Amino acid sequence: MTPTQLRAFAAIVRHGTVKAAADELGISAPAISSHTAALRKELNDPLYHPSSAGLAFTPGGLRLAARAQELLGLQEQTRQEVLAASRGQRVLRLATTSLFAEYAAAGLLELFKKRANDIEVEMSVHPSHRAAELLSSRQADIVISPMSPISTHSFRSSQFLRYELVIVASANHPLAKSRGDAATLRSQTWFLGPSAAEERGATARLLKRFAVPEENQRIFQSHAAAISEIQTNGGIAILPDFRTASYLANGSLKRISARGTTESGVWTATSLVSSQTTAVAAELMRFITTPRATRAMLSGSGANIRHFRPSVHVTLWN
Amino acid sequence: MTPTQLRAFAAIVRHGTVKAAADELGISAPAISSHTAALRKELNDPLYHPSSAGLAFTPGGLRLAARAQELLGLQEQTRQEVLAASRGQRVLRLATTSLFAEYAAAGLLELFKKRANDIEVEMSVHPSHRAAELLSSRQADIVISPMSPISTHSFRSSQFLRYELVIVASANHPLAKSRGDAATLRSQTWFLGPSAAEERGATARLLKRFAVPEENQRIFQSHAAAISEIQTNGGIAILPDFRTASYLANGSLKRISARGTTESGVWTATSLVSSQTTAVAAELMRFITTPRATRAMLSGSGANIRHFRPSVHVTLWN
DNA sequence: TAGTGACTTAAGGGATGCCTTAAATCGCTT
DNA sequence: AAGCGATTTAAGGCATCCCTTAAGTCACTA
Repeated sequence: MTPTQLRAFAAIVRHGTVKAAADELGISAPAISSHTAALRKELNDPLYHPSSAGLAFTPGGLRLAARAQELLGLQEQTRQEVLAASRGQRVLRLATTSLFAEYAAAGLLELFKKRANDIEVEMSVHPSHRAAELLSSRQADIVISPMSPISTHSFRSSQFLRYELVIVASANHPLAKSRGDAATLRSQTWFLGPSAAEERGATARLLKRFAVPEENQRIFQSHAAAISEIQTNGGIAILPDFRTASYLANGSLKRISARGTTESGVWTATSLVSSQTTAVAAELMRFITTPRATRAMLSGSGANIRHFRPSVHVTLWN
Repeated sequence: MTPTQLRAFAAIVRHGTVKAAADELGISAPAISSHTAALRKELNDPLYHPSSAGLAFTPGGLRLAARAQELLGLQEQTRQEVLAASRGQRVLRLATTSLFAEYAAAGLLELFKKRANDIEVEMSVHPSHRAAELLSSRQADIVISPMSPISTHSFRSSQFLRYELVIVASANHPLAKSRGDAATLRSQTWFLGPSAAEERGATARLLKRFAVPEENQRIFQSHAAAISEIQTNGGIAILPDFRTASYLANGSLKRISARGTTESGVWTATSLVSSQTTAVAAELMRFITTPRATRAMLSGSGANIRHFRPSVHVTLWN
């Protein structure tokens, strides 16, 4: 599966005929065909075959079509990024869990960018158990996750924000008035954000503690969407405490505070030791513990529209 | 930039020394080094150099480190997907705009999956101007976007849901009582979702109509997050009309209905003509216009937790 | 039934890739 | 200043890649 082979196959997909693909790439049709032959052999799939209405792709061929484009695009992007880097473009690659990404990242990064305006920040969301792997394979410069600091000589951690997950319901929810017991909570519909999909996170611990059956768990693309649903559809949701103040103040949500309804965590930033990491990453590691940074994270003011770039977002149902 | 070269470089990154990388791959150190030399030449960047504390990577080398892993991972994933496809795993690759993805996709896909439980759905979010390209390069089986149906003999479109974007404010917002004029609206802080980042979308048209200055636009990771902010921080937001009912009913939001405060659109599903597309895609094209599907999209009930897989999410600030 | 167009296979030559061993370079230590 | 460890360069052999032309296969058509 070399770039040359993928380019040939992608050209076939684009044009629908082998000959047109050969013309585009400036080589002969048999050359194209031999590339596909190599792919067919490696992947053990015929990929496509001639039919009366042009080429008919197999399911495997269609999968490869999509990924081939993606692989080639990623390769080209890599080329440009390396070029930009050698011209002095500084980049910070931040990996976080979904809860931090949604509630705290924007404020932090907006402020951080003001200190050095040429920095480009790339944030990606991952389950927290990948933290060590992401750092040591250099896929991220900094990982922010709610885990205890990794104790190795190759990593450096600092805890910077303690938070609690609390359970909330809309103001007119029956549970908002009576203190709910475990059985009642279990029978509620829980409206959850992406963090619930992480098996070992704080959200999962809460769900497990109350033994909430799966059919009572509804998951949404964002935590905000889940909160929005309970205000109209009933049910309960999970929210970090520092985000509850305004809801409680204007009376749109009530906190449910039965036994065991909170779960606390500490967001921790981890990077490689300073000799192995970038200057920008070291700077964020210092900055993240300052009071200004804490305020920015808690305020959650969104991002300037010029700074925000559309995100790639893939969701699988299966 | 062949897979072999990337594997060699990735191994160097993982282990921190050339020798260890050579051992892992079972080849000699000079072999590793020659792969690096090829990458250095192609990318015109030294990538790394020896230093007292192990290898020191250049900025370009660090970029390549991340992408090399990603490229190899994507390649491996491709292999497995093609294998799964040839074993009969059916896949639907759906590309949508961010607004549809957030508000309507989950309901639609949950229902669709019930009809054929083995289908795997992969949804990705893209700007709507990429629709034609995504389809003809086979990166998506179906594109859902608010555009007029593409009139070509190679595509097939069907409009299935008309919606209006309306402007809302929290119930205690001053504008909720008086009818706002354009100047007042312009001076508000607008809390926006990812759809605002798309230059030619309905949201952008609204913003342009009122000539909202950029410093008054705050963008959030999700539309729900933006709505949640106006309920506590003031300001105004944009919401599709079919999502307003419950907010208006419980009094948490008010609609602002001055001149020009709505913008309508029609969500349209487009696929290749039926001879060129997959059976699953053709099935969704039929299904999406049914009343049941419409109800499912409008209800927005979230997804079953077993069906939801964590999403890859990359956001750039620059 | 022969012809046509399109894809694939076959055969061959030139280039490149990949790995090995041996030698050279470089930085650090003693 | 010599020694040492690690990386890189050099040289060479073998395999593979990549492209070409020519021939083969297959479906459709006149």
